[in-house]
Amino acid sequence: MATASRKIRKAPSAGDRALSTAEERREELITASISVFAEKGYHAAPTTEIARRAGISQAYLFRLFPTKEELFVAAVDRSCEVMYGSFTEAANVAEREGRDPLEVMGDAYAELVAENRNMLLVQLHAQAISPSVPAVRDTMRRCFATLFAVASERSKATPEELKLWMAGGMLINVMTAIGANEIEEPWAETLADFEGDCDFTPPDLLDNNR
Amino acid sequence: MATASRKIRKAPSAGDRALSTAEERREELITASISVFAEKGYHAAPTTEIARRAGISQAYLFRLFPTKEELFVAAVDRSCEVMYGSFTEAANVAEREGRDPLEVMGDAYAELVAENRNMLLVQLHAQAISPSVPAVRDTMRRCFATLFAVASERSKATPEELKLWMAGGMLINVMTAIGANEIEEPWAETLADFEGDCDFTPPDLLDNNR
DNA sequence: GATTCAAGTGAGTAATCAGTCACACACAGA
DNA sequence: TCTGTGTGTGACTGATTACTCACTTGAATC
Repeated sequence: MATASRKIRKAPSAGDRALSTAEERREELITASISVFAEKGYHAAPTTEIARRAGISQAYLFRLFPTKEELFVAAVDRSCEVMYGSFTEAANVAEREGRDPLEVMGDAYAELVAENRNMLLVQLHAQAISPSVPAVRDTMRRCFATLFAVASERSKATPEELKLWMAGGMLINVMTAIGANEIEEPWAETLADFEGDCDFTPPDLLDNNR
Repeated sequence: MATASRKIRKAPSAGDRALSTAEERREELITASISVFAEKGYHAAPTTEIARRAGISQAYLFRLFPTKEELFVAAVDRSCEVMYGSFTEAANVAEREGRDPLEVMGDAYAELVAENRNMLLVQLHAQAISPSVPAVRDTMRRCFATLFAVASERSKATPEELKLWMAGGMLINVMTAIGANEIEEPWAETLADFEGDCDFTPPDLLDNNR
């Protein structure tokens, strides 16, 4: 059994190594946990399944992350980092091409959500349990602070515009969660239409106000 | 063993205690479940505690609601009805006083969330588990359809305005969940400021566009 | 080869959960 | 007073959970 699942992995940085480092395993665990947490939420996600998807034993999971809560916080942090990376990259593109940063960032977010729903779902679960799990709440606050900071600095938008932009992102989250894009009804088509002008700043407002 | 446990239950509280109807008990269960679901979320909310808060046994809970899922759906439905009631009342006020319906409805929502956080938290949990619990997802879709319909009919706003308005509501939800109003930082003060202009329609847009 | 330490696991455990079942009780109508 | 029906419960159960512990394996260093 042990021989069947033996993996020979080459670690490029630390030379040849049959065993992984604890840090590598932690990374794999975070990746695996994001998919399980996204699917089932915090409380319903079994640590056994997370360990199984990461290819390690449950016992070792608890050596790497002493509690399930710490693993969840790490997963939320990771999803935040992914968004942050997506935004900064979009801001770079906007700067290079002379486009509106907020609009490009909004497009990038819509794209991220569309092709990587797990990030969004982890965020949604984290929001929901924030009032009852202080560590998660604090992580979410840091996440919003960071995201707001990068959006603000790179776009030079007014607070009001940033607020509208952020609100649009929240709407994208919810509509994606309930699969509004699959529904052919006016309300769904209106609320789930975030292609193009998903920065939630109407063109006329942009023209008149800036 | 059953014979030995005969208990004489003689009107334990002040006044004669009559039996309730099943329908009354169901109402009490929904009310109790909303507080527990709001606090702990769907999966972490024990049916024993819901029954205890409703003042009945767990066994009877399962006679009234055959599964926990059905009870949760009923709770989500109830929270939707409360919002619906709040919106229609606000629309009546707006009509009577000649004010902008969307703005009054937005104020009503902010007020509802502030003084009854459980409704909001149930909605948040329902959103998060929507992808994995079809019955909840369908309920949420119906909820948004209903809310969108009343907002649309009573306000005569354009789809774009309705979308902005709804997005603002989603932002209120998230900021309330993470307690952004307790934070004295620019991002939190900007995003959690939903007093007054929480309809998310900037005045200049209103003047120019309608 | 011996030593050492990190990586890794099988086999638990105590607690908790949704759901069940046999049974008791209250009340209205005959 | 009896009886049928709906209200209500104590005492389970089988499954699942987060977390633990004694133990093994891999490989770098001397």
